[in-house]
Amino acid sequence: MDRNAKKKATIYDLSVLSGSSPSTVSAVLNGTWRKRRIAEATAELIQELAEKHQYTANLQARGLRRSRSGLVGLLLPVHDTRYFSSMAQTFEAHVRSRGQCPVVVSACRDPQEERAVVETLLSYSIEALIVAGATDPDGVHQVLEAAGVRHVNIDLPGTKAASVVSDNYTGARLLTEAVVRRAGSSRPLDAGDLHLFGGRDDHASRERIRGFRDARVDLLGADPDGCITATGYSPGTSQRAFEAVFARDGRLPRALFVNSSINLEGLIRFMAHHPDDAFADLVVGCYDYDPFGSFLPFPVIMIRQDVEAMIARAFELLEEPRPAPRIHLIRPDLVPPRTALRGPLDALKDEAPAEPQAAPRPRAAAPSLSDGRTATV
Amino acid sequence: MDRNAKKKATIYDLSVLSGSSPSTVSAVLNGTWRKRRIAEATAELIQELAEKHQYTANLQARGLRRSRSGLVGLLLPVHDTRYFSSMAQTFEAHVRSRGQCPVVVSACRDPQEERAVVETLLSYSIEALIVAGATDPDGVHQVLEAAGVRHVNIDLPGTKAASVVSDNYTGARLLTEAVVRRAGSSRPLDAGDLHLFGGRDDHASRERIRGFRDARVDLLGADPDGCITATGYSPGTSQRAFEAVFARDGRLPRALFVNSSINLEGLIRFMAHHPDDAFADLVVGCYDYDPFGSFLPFPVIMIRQDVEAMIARAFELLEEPRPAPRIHLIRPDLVPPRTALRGPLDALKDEAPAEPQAAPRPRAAAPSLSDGRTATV
DNA sequence: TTGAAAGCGCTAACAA
DNA sequence: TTGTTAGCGCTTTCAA
Repeated sequence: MDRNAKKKATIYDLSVLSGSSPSTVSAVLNGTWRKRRIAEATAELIQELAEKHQYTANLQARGLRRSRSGLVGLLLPVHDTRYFSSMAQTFEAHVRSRGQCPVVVSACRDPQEERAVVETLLSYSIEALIVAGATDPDGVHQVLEAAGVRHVNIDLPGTKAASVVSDNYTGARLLTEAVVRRAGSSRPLDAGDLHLFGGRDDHASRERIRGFRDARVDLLGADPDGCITATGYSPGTSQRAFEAVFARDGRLPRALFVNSSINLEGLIRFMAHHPDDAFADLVVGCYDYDPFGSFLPFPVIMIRQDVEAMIARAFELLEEPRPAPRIHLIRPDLVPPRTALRGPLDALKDEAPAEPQAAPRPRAAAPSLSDGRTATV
Repeated sequence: MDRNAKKKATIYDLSVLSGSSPSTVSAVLNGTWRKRRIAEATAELIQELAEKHQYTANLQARGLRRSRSGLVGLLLPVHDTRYFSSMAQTFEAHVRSRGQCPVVVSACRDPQEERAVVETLLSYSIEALIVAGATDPDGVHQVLEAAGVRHVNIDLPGTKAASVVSDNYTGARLLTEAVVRRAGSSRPLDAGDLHLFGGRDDHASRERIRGFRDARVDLLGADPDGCITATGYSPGTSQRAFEAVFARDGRLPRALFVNSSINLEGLIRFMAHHPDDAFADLVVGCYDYDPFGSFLPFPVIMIRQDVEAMIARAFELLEEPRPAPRIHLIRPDLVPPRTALRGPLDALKDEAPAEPQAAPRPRAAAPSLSDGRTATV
């Protein structure tokens, strides 16, 4: 901690050094000095001094005084999914480009945790919050509203705040149609051959199920019961659901609608315990895109939610003074099997050589591992 | 923002309401009241009032006063990778369990951005920081050291602060051996059949290359030049590297050591443009684990870095008063093809039914989409 | 063009 | 057992 922390320089230090008052220093250092008509020379002097002494403003103090912090938050259900991690990646770029500081936190799909996390963020005077995939968006809304903090829901809508949501119904229809077409191309598909796995009682799942059923009726002429299994968003329960159906029928349904990439993880856990022929003529549709998931050894058709567009729209809504609590649908894309899409990482400049080149032979063994500073666990 | 924000209650409000002084209220509300020997009755009264008026402490003010904030940071290169997103997930759980507030930010592998981000975090008086995969850990160290903030490197080591690093040399040896064994089982493998792709001039890549070479010499008796291609951590450049080799040789090398899951994304981008027979007898080793990557249509052997152990060790080091700037190696695990490992998401309780069950038929179309509150893009 | 002074909400001596 | 007081570092009138 502060064993040897040279205390950070403050405006008072600079005030003494420069011979100006703290308020002048403050103005110079926070950019308001032009409109305060401070002499160019004074400003320059102070800026030099600041540079020299490595001054950086104490943002807590500033936040306290201004009662806003420059922080913009993103509340996620979980980090460890390509869908949500790409959301975090995209979100950060947006916030940075606006000169603010992104804060990403997750709340594990627990309504209580959601509210607690938001309270914490409020205590730090965040200025705006994007609430992604919240289990209880309206509960979260209530505490944000009381604090007067702008916010918008994304992924899962609430009824009290503006929401940006993927067009789950249409996406599910598209996906179902694609799966049916693909699975039916080899051998006619029966309505009972098509199962939906995953999701739970949230808006996205309901809409997807609705799209799934409508498409099934349209294409296969029936909508039998017992072909929809809610598993929640957990790889473990999803796996067990697949195991259960497999145990019952001796095989997996030929055509699968998997509600999210997390549920798709359940399917590969199932795969790990079964020989390849269990997947011989399997066709899978997965709501959510994962680049590696798209290249599994059986056809996986995916729906890519347009995260970039969703985040962009969310920020537009944050601008609006009083956005109506309605749902803004963003059209997702159907992704054929074996498709590698570009993601937010592609926007980053990598310092790798423009043309990949052969690596130079290292002069010797890496020093850091040969000088005895290492230990093993 | 504060269009209708009822200002948050402060200790002064409660002080008036309760008839106690602000300092008493403060003590009661931050838990130090027992040792300040405040009367049970007083405390209860104040707590009731706080509850009633929905008091929550202003953490910026507290942080300013105490010059520490309760914030613990994780600095990532990028979010959008299963490796780093699982790190974020694991990190958050740890910090939460310690009653502090996790803040995850990324800096795009840009040394300047890294320092800038850290400065920002410092301005918010973060109490500790885990610096993951930093391009310039020592630069970051310098600014943290000056501020007296505890920190440890993870994934990529620095020379000035303690570092927790996967045992890349051993991992790479293991991986190379496994790949050679597997690829050689069908048909004898030539040293030139084994290429390494990905990585750049950082500690991890150097160590992995070292392990790769040593293993190759041991097993195949030679270490030819031109079989190592640095591509940086970018799917795009990786893809181009594969294309280049393919164009040159008319095929991919039979055995591939891929330096990270990001580079593996480059391989699947390549796949997308080539027919299956380009991968007919391909064997891939990938340093990094991705659940879906493990189930690609050719054997992918992976190295799973033990993120849980790395994070745990990092927190232990943060506890130590003055940890030596040495490297702590954590042994990674070899993951055979088609393996689905449990991850941090499995630790979460999901509210899904314990036994997956058939979803109830929805009473009607989801209301939120049929009441005209929607729009499409 | 600049400075003095008050205060954001909280904590921590020190008094009482 | 409780209250008084002096800031933490910054912004922002208001006055000069």
